[in-house]
Formats: sequence, structure tokens, C-alpha cells
Amino acid sequence: MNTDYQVLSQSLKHAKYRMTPQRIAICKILAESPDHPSAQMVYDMLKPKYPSLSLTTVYNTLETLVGLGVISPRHGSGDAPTRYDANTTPHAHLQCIRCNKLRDFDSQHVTDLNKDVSARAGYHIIGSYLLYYGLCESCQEKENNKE
Amino acid sequence: MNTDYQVLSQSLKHAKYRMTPQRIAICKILAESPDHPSAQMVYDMLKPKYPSLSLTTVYNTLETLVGLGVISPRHGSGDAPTRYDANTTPHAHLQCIRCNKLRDFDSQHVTDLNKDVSARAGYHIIGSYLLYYGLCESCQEKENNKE
DNA sequence: ATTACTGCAAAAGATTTGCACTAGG
DNA sequence: CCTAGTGCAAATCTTTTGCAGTAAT
Repeated sequence: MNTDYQVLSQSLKHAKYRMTPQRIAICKILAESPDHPSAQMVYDMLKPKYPSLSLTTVYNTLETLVGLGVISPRHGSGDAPTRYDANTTPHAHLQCIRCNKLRDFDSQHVTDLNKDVSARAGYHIIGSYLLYYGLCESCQEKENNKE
Repeated sequence: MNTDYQVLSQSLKHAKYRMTPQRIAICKILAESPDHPSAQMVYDMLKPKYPSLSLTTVYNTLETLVGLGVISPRHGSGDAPTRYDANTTPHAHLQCIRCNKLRDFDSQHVTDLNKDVSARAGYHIIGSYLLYYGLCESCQEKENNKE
């Protein structure tokens, strides 16, 4: 489940950031989006309701929230833009290389791997990206129907 | 260990690609580079010896080798460019956010996670990126000396 | 009243594309 | 010879930056 709106907005307030309407709107969208939106996607969703909104502000706010540790950036396979995930518990992602959908995948082995890395790496680990890419079920069907 | 030069070049020949000097040189560099070079890094390493080489050709060749499944693209944390890895056995990566170094991390849990994803996801998995980012040992020391 | 935040435009960096020329088979 | 491959320049796409105006506290 995603971090909810209260946690996102409170983290801004607590860190003494100003509560602008743009930031509030972006926090709402992130909390409500199960599909890990990119900066552009956030912008497109909010633009109709906030016509003056700029993409720069979306980037600024997302970067701020990343800095507070309440959302995580995930860069997709290949050329796809960075997606932002309000679910900060450790989990892997599955991305479809056809329709670009991005979904979560929970597994005990993610936890095990994280522990192993922390224990053996000699790195001060700050975060991780665990991405598997391929064809989702509906794109596999389309593929089969074509050939 | 990296896939060696023979395997890379033979995969091109076997797939009926023409053996140009540029492709041969790029295969050699990939086989010999333990540091997972980016397209630009490959270009910089080869430019002195092949002054006419273009970055476009490097991108083309890397893309071809990715298509043949003998190297894997790995996009780093944040804004870092894509790195290409001639080690195609499943393993995780550790990237230092300070010096940008990228190294391998082998773990039984990677294998376990891969199996779990294949078994439960409903995706046709094509590949994966498993990246942990943080501070490497030498950058941790520099950090400590400063503060 | 301050000063952080926004929004625009321009810049930067990585990768892709169009196309004429070249060279591998 | 013939077409795949190369190399250049320009285009594209994402993200960053500089800066003047605006608004949150």
C-alpha cells in the first residue's frame, strides 16, 4: 500500500517546507496513484485542474520528497523516464516493455537479499532498485494473437 | 567473470552480422572491462586507436549485442548514463553515488528471487536490473575525514 | 516583510534518427 | 555488386538551471 497523503504532506510541514497548493496537489496524486507515475504523468494529471502548474515545480517537489525519504525514484528499463513510488517498503518491480506498466512484486527473497547486501557489501547502502522487465499478461496475449 | 571476446564476436558472426573493425574493437573492450563501461566510456577508450569511430556506432553495436543477449544494459542511480555489462549471469550491482563506481555482487538470494519472480509473476521475464546504491568504502572514509 | 517557491525559457546530457558515403560479404 | 554498417549533424527526450515575479509564513 502507498504512503498516504497525510504522511507525505506532514513530512513536508515537519521539515519546514512551505505548504503550497502545488505541493499539496502532488502529494495527493502520489498517494492515490498505484501506477508509480513519472514527473510528466503527474504534470499531465494535474494540469487540467491547475493550469498554471509547471513541470519544473513537479520535478522540484518530487526531488524534495525523495530527499525526505517518503517516495523513491525508480528508473525503468531502457529509455523510460524515472517513476516515483510512494511505497517505500522494500519490494521489486515488474515493468512491461510493451505497455510500460509498472507494478509491485513482494517476496521474502527481497528482504533476504537486502540483508545479505547490508551484511557483506562494505557499502553504506542508501537505497535499491529491483526491476524485472518483460511482457505483462495482456501484452503476451496481444503478441500471440498477432503471430 | 565477463563473457570473453570469442563469445561476443562469435555471436555476431553466427547471427550473420558483418565483422567490422569497429564491432571487433567494441567486443574486445567489453570483454576486458571489469567496470561495466557506458557508451561514452567505450567511445573514449577506442577513439585514440580508431580516430574515425563515431559514438553512433558504439550505440548501434551495444544495442545489437544487447539484442543478442550477450551483454546487458544497466542504468545507474539518478542521472547516470546506461552501463553495459558483459557478465550475463544473474547478479546484483552496487553503485557508489559519489565516485560512480559500479561493481558486482553475487548472492544466492538473487537466484532465489529470480526463481520466485518467474514462478509467480505472470510476466514473460526478459531480464532484470538489481541495483543497490550508496557509498563505497573509500568514499565513506573521505566522508568521515571531512566532517 | 522576508525569502522560499513557482514558472518560464534556455541549457545540458544521453540517446535516436535521417541520410549520404563506405566497405564487408 | 549490393546492402548493411558507418559517421556526421540535427532532432528528441528527460531533467536541470538561471532568473524575475509571486506568494507562504
